[in-house]
Amino acid sequence: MRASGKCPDQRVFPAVLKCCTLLRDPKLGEAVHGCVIKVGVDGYLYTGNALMNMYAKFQGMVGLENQALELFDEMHELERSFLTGNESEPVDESEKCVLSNESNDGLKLRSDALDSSNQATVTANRICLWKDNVRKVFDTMPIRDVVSWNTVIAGNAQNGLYEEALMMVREMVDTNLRPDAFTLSSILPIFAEYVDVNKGKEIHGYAIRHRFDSDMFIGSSLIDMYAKCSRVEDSLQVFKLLPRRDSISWNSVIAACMQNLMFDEGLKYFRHMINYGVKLMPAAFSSVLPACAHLTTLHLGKQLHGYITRVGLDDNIFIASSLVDMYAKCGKIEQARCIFNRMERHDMVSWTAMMMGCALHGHAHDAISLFKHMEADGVRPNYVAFIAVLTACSHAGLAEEAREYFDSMTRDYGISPGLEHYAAMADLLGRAGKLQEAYELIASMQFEPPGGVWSALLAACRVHKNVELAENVVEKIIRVDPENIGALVIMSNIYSAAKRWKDAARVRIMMKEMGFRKKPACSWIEVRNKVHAFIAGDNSHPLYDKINEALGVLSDQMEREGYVPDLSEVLHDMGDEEKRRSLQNHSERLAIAFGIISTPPGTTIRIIKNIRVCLDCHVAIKFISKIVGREIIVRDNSRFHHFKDGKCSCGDYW
DNA sequence: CTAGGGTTAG
Repeated sequence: MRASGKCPDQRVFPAVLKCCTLLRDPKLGEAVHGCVIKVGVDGYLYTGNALMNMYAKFQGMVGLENQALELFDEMHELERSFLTGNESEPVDESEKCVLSNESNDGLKLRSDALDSSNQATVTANRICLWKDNVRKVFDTMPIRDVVSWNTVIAGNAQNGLYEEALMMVREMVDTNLRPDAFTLSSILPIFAEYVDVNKGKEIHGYAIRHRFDSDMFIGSSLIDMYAKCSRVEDSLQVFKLLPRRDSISWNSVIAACMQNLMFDEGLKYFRHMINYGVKLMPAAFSSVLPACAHLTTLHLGKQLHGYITRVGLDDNIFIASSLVDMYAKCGKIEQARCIFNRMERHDMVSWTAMMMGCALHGHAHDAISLFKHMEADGVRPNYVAFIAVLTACSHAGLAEEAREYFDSMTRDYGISPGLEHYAAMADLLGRAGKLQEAYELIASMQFEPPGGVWSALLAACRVHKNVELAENVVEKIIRVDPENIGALVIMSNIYSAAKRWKDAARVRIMMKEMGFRKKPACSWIEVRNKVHAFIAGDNSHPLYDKINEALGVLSDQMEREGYVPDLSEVLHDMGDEEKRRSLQNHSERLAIAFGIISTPPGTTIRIIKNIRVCLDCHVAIKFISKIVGREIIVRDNSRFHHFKDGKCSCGDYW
């Protein structure tokens, strides 16, 4: 059009600007903005709205800065003036003439104009925030309508400027414009983020009063908002009342369940969604796969993976990251690695998921190597990435490397360590026996250390049998977290192990007074696509008698091989025989015995336990793996232990 | 011309 000499009018630009937005091409977009100004149609409502939307969407796009600096000097004065906005360049008729000149050089002129404004533009991107661009457009608009306000409000909300967004809603009301469905669905995510269910409900009420509550967009936002405020019941209710549902409404309700650990419920909605014939969007899998990862239901994860491959969603970075995580959590680290290697692009989350996987399997050097590759790739590690690499170091006892990463986090990336980083460091130093150093690190924290950080050190005190430090640590834990009975359980174990019976008894009395109820630890094993769960002393399993018999036989053989049960930490006062029996009834042993009797010889046995495998069981499983000649893989909350031929992959360092 | 959901976390 430009080449033919036809001067575009205001009706052209909204569509063109939308194209630039959808193409995610800031250079082109700002070139068109230049054109808008030159042609003199920047005062039109729709054009201004489209421009603001474009700049809001371009926020966060980076990568052209260096090029921009190089080109800055070559920039034409004309473009510089209107893009930096210090003075408004009058658009005179001769300029318009040149730009719309009907000549053979038309195309060249056009591309020249684009090129020079590109250079200016990219630089402008660097020197002004998107906010300034939007603001400039917004402030100079002669007329603003609801769409103008909604655009700026959504732009602020999506770019994390929450207070700014909310302020603009109030300003909007002051100019006698009513917030509509667009406004509400833009600001609801803010209250989800703030976990402010009261404000969220206020919006819900407003939506009902104005008959917006059957709007699918508002519905999804409400479902999400309630879910993030731990009010799943309300999420389900909103979903139920929606007259129409699209794939996003379904995905929101599935995610709502998963975020609140209602995995079975979430899977139920997932199946319903498929039955209703809703088109499966990539996001659907991003909620369901993590559920498989949590439940470690490998068979379901594999089915989903097969489905994903068939519909060609393999290359979606969200899905691929979830698959990496799912396979790693289900014990298939090679498969996770394979998917990771096949991804054409890695972002910070996929690197982190892979590192966590390696950490989980004790492959610390792989995790560190991944971290280095990530940095070399120009991907900035964030808070979570550092948790991953520190956890990996902790599981392999790499104290020096961990210290280096811990320091690098603040020094090189300006991320201040949070409680997870301190917990990982405390765990690591503690396992390495550097209890004093761990204590000092925690004591040096910028904020009051929560109980969880001290607990890492307490576990180390137990392994290294340091009663005095443990007492000190428990005191700190109880001060910040008086309900933490777990700490008392460990303390009582530590006293028992040191044969300080009186102290052990004293702690147990305290526990009783606090209304101590032992939360049972649970172990799961998947046999022929069915998950079997065991808790300590539970005899409700149909094969309990056989399991018990098998354990008895194993026990004899183990003792012949030199296994001595470690009775020192058994909680209750009872005779040795009773103590033995109580150890034998630990959930992981029941699960392993069930695995042995219900799978063919030689099959690997995989167990998931919801808390740390106990000291005695760790030793016992080594014996069992040798006696039955099987590989036994036990995953506790934080890591995998591979037992084979009487040895464990993590040695005695666990 | 404007709006909603999703991946990693001891």
